[in-house]
Amino acid sequence: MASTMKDIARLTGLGLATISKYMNGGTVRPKNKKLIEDAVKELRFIPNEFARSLKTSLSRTVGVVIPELGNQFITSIIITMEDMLRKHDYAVIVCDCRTDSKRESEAVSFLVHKRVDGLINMPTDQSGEHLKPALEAGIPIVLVDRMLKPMNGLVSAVVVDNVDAAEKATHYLMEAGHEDIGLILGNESIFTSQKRCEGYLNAYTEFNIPPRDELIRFSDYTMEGGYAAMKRLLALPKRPTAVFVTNFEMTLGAMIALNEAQLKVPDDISFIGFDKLDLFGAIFPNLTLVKQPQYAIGECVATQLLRLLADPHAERQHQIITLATQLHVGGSTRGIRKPS
Amino acid sequence: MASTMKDIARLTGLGLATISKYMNGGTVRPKNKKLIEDAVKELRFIPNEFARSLKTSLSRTVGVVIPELGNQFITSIIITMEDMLRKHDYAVIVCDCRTDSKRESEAVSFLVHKRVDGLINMPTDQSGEHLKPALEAGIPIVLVDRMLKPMNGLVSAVVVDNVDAAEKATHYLMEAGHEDIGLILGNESIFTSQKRCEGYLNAYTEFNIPPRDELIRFSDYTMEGGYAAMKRLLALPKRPTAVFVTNFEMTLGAMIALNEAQLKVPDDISFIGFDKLDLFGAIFPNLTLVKQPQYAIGECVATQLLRLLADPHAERQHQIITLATQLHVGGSTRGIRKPS
DNA sequence: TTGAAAGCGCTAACAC
DNA sequence: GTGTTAGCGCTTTCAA
Repeated sequence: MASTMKDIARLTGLGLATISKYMNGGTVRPKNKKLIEDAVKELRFIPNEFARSLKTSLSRTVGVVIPELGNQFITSIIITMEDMLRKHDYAVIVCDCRTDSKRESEAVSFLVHKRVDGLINMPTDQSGEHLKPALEAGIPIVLVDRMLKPMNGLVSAVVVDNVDAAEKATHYLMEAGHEDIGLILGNESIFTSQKRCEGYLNAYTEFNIPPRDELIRFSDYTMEGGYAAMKRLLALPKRPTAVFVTNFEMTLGAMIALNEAQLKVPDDISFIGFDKLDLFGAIFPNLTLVKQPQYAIGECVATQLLRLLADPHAERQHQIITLATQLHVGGSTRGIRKPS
Repeated sequence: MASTMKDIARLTGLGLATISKYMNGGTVRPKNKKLIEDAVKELRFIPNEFARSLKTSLSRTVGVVIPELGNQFITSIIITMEDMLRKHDYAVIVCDCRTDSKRESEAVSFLVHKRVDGLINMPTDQSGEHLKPALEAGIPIVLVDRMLKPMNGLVSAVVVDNVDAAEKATHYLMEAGHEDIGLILGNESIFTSQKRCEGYLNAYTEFNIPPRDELIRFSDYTMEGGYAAMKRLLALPKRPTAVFVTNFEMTLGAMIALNEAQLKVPDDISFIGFDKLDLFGAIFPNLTLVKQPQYAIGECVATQLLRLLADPHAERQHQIITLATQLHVGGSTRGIRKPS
């Protein structure tokens, strides 16, 4: 049977309050401190979190609901977040909802029942309906990577400036003379796909060039998807002279398709990829990439949640934080002569 | 303020015990059942898990400690496990220890303090020392993918028959006449690398051919690692006629290296990869692969833990379960004429 | 089947 | 700084 604070009290002759205070970092006479520490060791005392939680109504646990675990952008964020939160003694319960709204709702409910102190969500559902139980329970929420309009003011969010990211990349290619730029996006219903598409179109508007619909391929943020989309682009009668791919997995798939087609980058086709500079550095060195600040995102999400957790419920200040991306210029694009 | 069972008692005029019984699936007079259900809805009652846990000493939470989250084999197992465990109302706390023994120890401690009911671990530390706190606390443990000899009898484990997997693949190549088979492994200190190396060498022994040391490349189970290892193999004065790569990420990296070197599979070189048949099916169709039963592993781990959780502490029956792999024969290998 | 009551192990208000 | 004490909201005897 595990020992309790009562046992420590008995062994040290001290009162429960003193021990509790010590356990929670309060000031205790040095003599007693030593006494308690010895007793803790002897009895192998581990504070009972259940009792503590019952008393404080705090689980020191946060829930994370994501669409897919097998995606490098998502896992990189989770790793950073988990690290930071654990340092603050929060456990992280991860729920993968497989990009399924129903599962997502269930996951949120589940976490509310588990009485998590906070919730982090990269939403699948567009309406935000799934978050209602958490909202009602007064659980602070931080959205990651995707904003939910109906939730404005009710939750915090950490997103990336996707419009700008895509605009910069497209702009860069257009300045080099490209007019037929293939764009490979995620699913059409996803926030980031829409924003990246918007940025791409902005650049076309800016250059006063009409975009070609068939160059815009909605895919699914997987390697297979990127591979297939690139093949389609290459099969076009009027093939693009440059391609911009908008996540890590699809970039990989697209590069493989290019490799297979024996097209040389940048001689045969210009290419801008996405994310994970270090990996591409090793395998496809010199790739021009849009780099999302993955580490900063995870850190920012954790910081935001920690802040909300520290605030009393009534005065929570929700914020939307937009992080900038960076266009890492490598050598995978080159200028083309404009048709004269 | 959240409502409690007391509120329900007041509203329905019933006793606490009746309500508790209903909540735990006991039999209650239909009239009262309706009464309670209505009250639950009206008060938006959510049982307080803290109080329940305090009373039962059960958290309905399991901890998972893994070396890296960004690895498809690991995430695929986690996804399956999490799914099954959540169906049984267990929350899953995932701790990534970045293949670092110290972090791994800390993670186990952390989870013990959080009073998880069970622990799942893909171990980084070879000694099993890190599991001691869990063992002492009487928390059942299931090891995944890697056995720890010193833990024999104290924990359950679900592993794959790695020796057989590697032997089968190597054997298959040798039967086709290959004698110079490149082998790309994970880190030398890792259980699975050792076993797969053993299987490879077994095949050489069987065919009575002396293995060439320089064909065996210990790497790190990453894409970059597979890519680099393959490049090294290709740079050898006497290049292998076939290559066997022993995880998903390295297979991907190795295939890219092959693509880049413009070597055609299987005409220029025979190739056997690892895992994730569906992905390779889409991008590198027809690849011959060793397929681990990823889904079955996750399922088996969850089942084992659930079984241990159901047993009273004293009578826990630990088992080591070894799952078979499958050699999926595609068209990425071909026979070679033996030098006559 | 139902109700009354004890108590899980901790925290925090209060008195000293 | 320390001790006493009253719960937090459940589950679970036990008696009815």
